[in-house]
Amino acid sequence: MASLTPPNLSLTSELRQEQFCLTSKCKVCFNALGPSHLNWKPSSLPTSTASALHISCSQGYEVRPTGIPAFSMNLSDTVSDSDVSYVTNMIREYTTNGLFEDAIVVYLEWLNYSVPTQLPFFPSLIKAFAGLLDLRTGRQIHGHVLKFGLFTDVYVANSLLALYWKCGSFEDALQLFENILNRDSVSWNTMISGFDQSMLPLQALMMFRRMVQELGVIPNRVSCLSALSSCSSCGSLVHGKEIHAFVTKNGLDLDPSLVNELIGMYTKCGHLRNAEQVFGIFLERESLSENTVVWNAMISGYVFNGCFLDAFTLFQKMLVLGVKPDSSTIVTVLVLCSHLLDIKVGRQIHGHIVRFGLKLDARIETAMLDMYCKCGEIQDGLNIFERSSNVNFVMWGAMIAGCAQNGCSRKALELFSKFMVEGGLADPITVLAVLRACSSLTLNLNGMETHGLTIKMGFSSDVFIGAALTDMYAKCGDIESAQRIFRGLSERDVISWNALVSGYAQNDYADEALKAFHEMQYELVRPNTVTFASILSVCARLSALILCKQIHCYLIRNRFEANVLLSNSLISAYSKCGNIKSALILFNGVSERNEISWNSMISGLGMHGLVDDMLALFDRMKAAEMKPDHVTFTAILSACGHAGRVDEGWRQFRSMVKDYNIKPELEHYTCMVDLLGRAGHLDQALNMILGMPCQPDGQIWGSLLASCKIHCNEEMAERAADYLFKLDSSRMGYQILLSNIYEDSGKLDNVTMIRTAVKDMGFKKKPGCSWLEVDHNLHVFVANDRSHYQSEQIYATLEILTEEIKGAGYIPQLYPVIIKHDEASG
DNA sequence: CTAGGGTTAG
Repeated sequence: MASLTPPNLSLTSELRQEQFCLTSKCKVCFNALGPSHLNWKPSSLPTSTASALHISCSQGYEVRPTGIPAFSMNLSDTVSDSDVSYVTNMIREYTTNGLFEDAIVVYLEWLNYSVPTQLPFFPSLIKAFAGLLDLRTGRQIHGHVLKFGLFTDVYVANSLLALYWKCGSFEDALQLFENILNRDSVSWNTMISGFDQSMLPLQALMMFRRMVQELGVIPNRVSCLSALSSCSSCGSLVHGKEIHAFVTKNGLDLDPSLVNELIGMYTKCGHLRNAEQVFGIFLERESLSENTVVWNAMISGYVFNGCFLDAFTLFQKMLVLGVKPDSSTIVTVLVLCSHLLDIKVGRQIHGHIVRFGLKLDARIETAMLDMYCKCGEIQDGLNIFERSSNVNFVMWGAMIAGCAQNGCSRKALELFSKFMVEGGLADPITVLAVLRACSSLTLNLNGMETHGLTIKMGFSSDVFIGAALTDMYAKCGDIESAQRIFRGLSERDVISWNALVSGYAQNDYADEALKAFHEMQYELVRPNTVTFASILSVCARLSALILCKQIHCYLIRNRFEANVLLSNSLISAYSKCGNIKSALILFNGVSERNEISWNSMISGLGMHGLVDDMLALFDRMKAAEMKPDHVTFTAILSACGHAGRVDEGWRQFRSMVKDYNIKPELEHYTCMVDLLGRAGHLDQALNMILGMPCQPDGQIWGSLLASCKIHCNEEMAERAADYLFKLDSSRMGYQILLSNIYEDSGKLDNVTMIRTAVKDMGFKKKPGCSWLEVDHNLHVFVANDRSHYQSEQIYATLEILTEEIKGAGYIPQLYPVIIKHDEASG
């Protein structure tokens, strides 16, 4: 073990509720208590002995819980046995009720009064010090122990041991332990469970081994419980089996707690069969077989291993046998329903909670709320949340995440802001959901605010948060911030790499995406389905057919080909790389197809101008009882437009509304305007824009303008341009387009005017550029560019080709070339 | 007197 940072050990249960601990991977831990809690006022009663020993404190509590008497020292000159027992009782009373400071005050008063000889209250007193969770103060009472010669008392020594574990110093505990000469089972068990609970399972197991080997004390049930728990933590089946054997040999296997811990150990090590065996033996003992907790352990063991049906079957068996479910069972089964997305059973459980005689608590409500949200029933989730009287920060988090997962990102952000206004403290899991909401809404500002929050709360460098921040910035288009966050991460897993890679891919940083893809593999992080989907989208964008094929091969070798997400990505990538044949082979060969598969294939065929094949596939889609959606129709209308299939386009457009009840959106109108315009029906196109229920954007006017150019309709072009430039006059491409239209009709004054205006605005057109890859070498071509080393041959070949095309009947349109000199100089 | 996990929530 390289570095052993002792975590903040168990806080009292009251504090624990306010403390945020993430899953094992997240190391974030912080105490959300205000500063007032341990704020000792200056002591009103420093005593000679006490001040000599540097201990002082005051009573921080004005109001004492009812039933606990106030302490008053009223002792005679000589200490009597009854005085000792009074003080002892008071210290114990205060300590067990969490009034640690009061207990210590009693001790300080006692010190003021008597030099101790016989101190039966020390174990309780040390417990009070342990309750303060402060190592420095804890060491002081250790000093008292040494000074008064009490260390030989094993009870006292064990109490100190527990104190050091509680204060988070396993070094002190270990040193102390080695100094105890008369170690008993409690000493050993305190060490084993200390290591175990501090997430140092190997040390715990080493302690257990030492305990077995050193003569004198035999491990008991407590030792085995802690040791088995450590086996679960580190997934050590070998040690677990050893301890199992030890348990059996020593006749401890009748102990229900141990049975439970054994089931837990085997299931967490992934050995369900051993767990089932232990459970089976347990079932045979009639005296135990109705122990609900053991049933719970086995059911949640199945859930832990993803064996949801087994878990459900066992739950049913439990009910049949009349074993009464408790609230833990219910929570587990609700989690099970959310995994199975089985809303029906979930609702039944909801209904049966009262019948089982159970009270709704925060855990049940949270699990139920989550179940409803995961099954898409967000309103039911909200109802639980709004009616609950047990709302805590976990439930808030569940509700916020539930909204974010169901596409109600705005509602998620609203809830979070309400949570914060009401004084809630942001914890990492909730913030994760909030960041996802920001990223899906591309709300950069809210995202930055949330980023600030993570810094303030001290979990900005957490792995999960880091990945979510990277993703959020990337989705909002701020790729520099995404990079900065990513490079600052101390640990990069596949999730954070995916955030970066997909961020590059979505923002058209194709080269960076590929670079990152290679870099992550160099760092031995294995790409997963999400990575490949991103990279395939990059392949499509770059038309990188070879890379596409390489990835396809990799996916086949690694048995990823059955994944729908990836087969869809491949179909789309092959289509966009121009290899429609491979796309079709893939599409026809896959075992699973969803709407996206059909849409990808349909739009692929459309892009390739294969309209009849596309329509045939569309019929197949309908025959397969797949529901066409707005994406399907966008692909179809766009293909009809490019192929000049006006009637077919109209037919599909009407059918979309009539047969499929899909409201046409801007994208569909744009396709129709394009289709009508290209075919020369400019009036119809204009009427379509003016008549549509949504706001026209620049693109749709631009499409009409382009059609006006094709059909030399200057008048309509002016109308379209008028609308277009009212929306956005800075679209230089469209300005040039309009000037070209004037050029065609010979209005050279207008041409000059536009060109000057464009120049005055300081715009420059980027020259068009194309490239191709031959044997891993990239060849780039710009208009009029002769820099390529083979350009002589290339242009010679071009000339030959042009002649051949002309021979086949092609008549080149020459007039738009006039602007060339302008561009070339720019 | 001291150690002391049976299972369970986002």
